[in-house]
Amino acid sequence: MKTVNMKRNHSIKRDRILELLQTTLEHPTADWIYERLKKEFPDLSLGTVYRNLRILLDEKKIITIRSAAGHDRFDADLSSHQHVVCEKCGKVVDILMNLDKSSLHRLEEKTGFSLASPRISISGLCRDCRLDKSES
Amino acid sequence: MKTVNMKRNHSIKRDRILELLQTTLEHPTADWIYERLKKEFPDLSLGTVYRNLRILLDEKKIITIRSAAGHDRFDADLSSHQHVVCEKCGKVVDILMNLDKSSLHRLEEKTGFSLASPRISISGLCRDCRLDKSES
DNA sequence: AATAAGAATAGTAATCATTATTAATTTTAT
DNA sequence: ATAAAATTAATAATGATTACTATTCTTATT
Ligand SMILES: [Mn+2]
Ligand SMILES: [Mn+2]
Ligand SMILES: [Zn+2]
Ligand SMILES: [Zn+2]
Repeated sequence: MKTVNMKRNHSIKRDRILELLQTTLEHPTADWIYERLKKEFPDLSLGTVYRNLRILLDEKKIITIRSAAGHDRFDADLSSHQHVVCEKCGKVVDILMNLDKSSLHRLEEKTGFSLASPRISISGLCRDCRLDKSES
Repeated sequence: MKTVNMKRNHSIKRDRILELLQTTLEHPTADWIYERLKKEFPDLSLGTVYRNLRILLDEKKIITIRSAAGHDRFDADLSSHQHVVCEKCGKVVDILMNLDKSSLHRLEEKTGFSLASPRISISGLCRDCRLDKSES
């Protein structure tokens, strides 16, 4: 059968990182992944998580979402969708906006940017952070 | 006349940083501002630029735009508009999308996020970076 | 103008997320 | 079995940003 899917990747840790990203809605940080997989691989190092995330990025198997709140977040869902990002805590939630194809194309012409697979993120404030009056 | 506009801020450097941001379409980085104002204030230090940018942010006189490419960028245009951001070099260009008010509200209800003054950025690839084959 | 109190600064050190290095280990190919 | 290639843990380095501090500049008060 499909040998392409049979391709054996000799890095079981990389496999698990990708798998973890594919089976969560969390849009995790590198630390989250590290803490999670340390139970599975007690000798895991944070550098390995970062290095493999970078490899997966280069292979275009995942994407990054930057937030005003420190840590980068990662997503293995490559389907066309957008993100709401909390500018205080960095939490990311998937959303779906129907993007007008033609107006996107107009944007490309106007700006000179290629928006082939545009990453759109809307930053706001999540409920937790809104209610958190610890420091407004 | 309007005394509110007469309020004298005793930090001439802070004033110039804000002024610079208000009179450029560049969405500059801290470094850009530093290099620019060093001609005017030869003793300027980069720390002062960062500190004043943070103060202006706290005062909500400017906003930050994060990019995949290292440096943060700043914008003193607080009118409702959006940004296209190059994921390679970080260049930022203003755009205007007419956001459906009601669908934004629906997003708020669905996600629990408050999107009162949402910052929307679309990441793509600018023309320069697209043509730059130095390292694809 | 002299003086004191507060604000801002330059210069420098510290922080923190991420990336690079390296020597050792593991996997694959021969 | 052996050699080449890939991966790793541990650690050091990087780079953007922030914090600290002693000094200088502003403003208010005499
Ligand atoms: Mn997602
Ligand atoms: Mn703008
Ligand atoms: Zn939040
Ligand atoms: Zn670019």
